[in-house]
Amino acid sequence: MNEAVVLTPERILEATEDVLRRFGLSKATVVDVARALDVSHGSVYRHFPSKASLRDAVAKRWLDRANEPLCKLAAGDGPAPERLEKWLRTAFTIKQKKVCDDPEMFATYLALAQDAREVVEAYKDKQVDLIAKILSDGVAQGVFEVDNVKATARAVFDATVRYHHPAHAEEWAKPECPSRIDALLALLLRGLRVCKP
Amino acid sequence: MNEAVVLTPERILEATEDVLRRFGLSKATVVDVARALDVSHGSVYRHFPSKASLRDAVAKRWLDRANEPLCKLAAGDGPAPERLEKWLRTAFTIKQKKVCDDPEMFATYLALAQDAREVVEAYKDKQVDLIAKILSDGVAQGVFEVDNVKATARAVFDATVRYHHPAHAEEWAKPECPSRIDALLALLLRGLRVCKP
DNA sequence: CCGCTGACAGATTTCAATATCTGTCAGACA
DNA sequence: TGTCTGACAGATATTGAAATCTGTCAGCGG
Repeated sequence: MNEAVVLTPERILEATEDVLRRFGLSKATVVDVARALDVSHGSVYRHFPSKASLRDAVAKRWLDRANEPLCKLAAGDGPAPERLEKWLRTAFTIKQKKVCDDPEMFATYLALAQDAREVVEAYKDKQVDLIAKILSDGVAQGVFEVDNVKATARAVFDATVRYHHPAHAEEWAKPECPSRIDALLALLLRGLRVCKP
Repeated sequence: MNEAVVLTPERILEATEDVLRRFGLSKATVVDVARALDVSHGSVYRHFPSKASLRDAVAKRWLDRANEPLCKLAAGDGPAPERLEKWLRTAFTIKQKKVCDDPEMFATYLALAQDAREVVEAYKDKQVDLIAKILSDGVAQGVFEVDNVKATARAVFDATVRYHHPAHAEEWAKPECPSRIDALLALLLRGLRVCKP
């Protein structure tokens, strides 16, 4: 059948991601997306109510993909302290890799983050939930002592903004960065552990 | 004598701060500063080699003034944990107050921070030194257990970026902010304390 | 019918001409 | 002599007209 030529939201997202990657957020237009799909731009508006919603949908896909390894880690079952450290380091590494490999999409993400868009808020909340999962595992294992898991998970997230918020991305390449991350993680893990070693 | 009409660096800084406050960083020009002082702009260049250096000097003055209460706090001699908490809360409050009271100067500071200007780096280093002072007091008092004071001070600073880096200023007004600060500070202080209470 | 097109109004962006600014310096002035 | 001025060149910013874009919708074609 004509499956190949049906205009689906999925195909539009694919094309939009390409266009964003190629032209960057500031240059990409809905007309470009339509041209890439060889349809009129009116057709795109049949599937997405606005350019902003299209942009958000692409960002969501992108963020969900980036988040997958972190979900797996959080769902794991090793000792919580090691898992939390691994989780945070992985989060930092993913972000840093994105900055290098996919700068245009990262710039898009930065712009979204600065607009405090809903999609980014949802993503952050998801991250905090993953941290909370590991924390409560740690409490169950008797290695963490946390009175309010949700609030503490948020605190861990906040304490590490410097290494996952795109506004600080330029600093991630600095040579003193790794040892600063080490010190920060050590401090946080000490703050979580039960109090008689 | 003609003291009142002598063109000093101090008078230029004063005028520049006024101009920056009135027009904002993006609109303020050296010509404006000269006009405010009723001299030619060439005269300004006699005292400051470039517009950037003038801007930096104003920012330094501004930052130093803002920093003064924090220096006093760090130099105090109460129990370190309370003092550190107070210090951090004061740092947050000062920044927040500046955002409201002096938005144009704050925007200038934001621009400087994003350029990673030397003057801002120096200011941050000074802040870290103040934290380090309190930490080593805490170690001396037997209430903190810290193996590398300098690195840990940096970690405390990094962990609190969200509440002192101007890039996050829009979030400081949110209603959930105070409780998130509470959770963060509690976590950090737990991470510093000695381990058998 | 149903999905798509393409013309349209109003908003936004581009672009090039114009104006202003930065930083320098020879010379005025005291 | 030392400070300040004002004209200048090159860089940067502003402006407004023209081009493009966003979002809508009446109507075409399958």
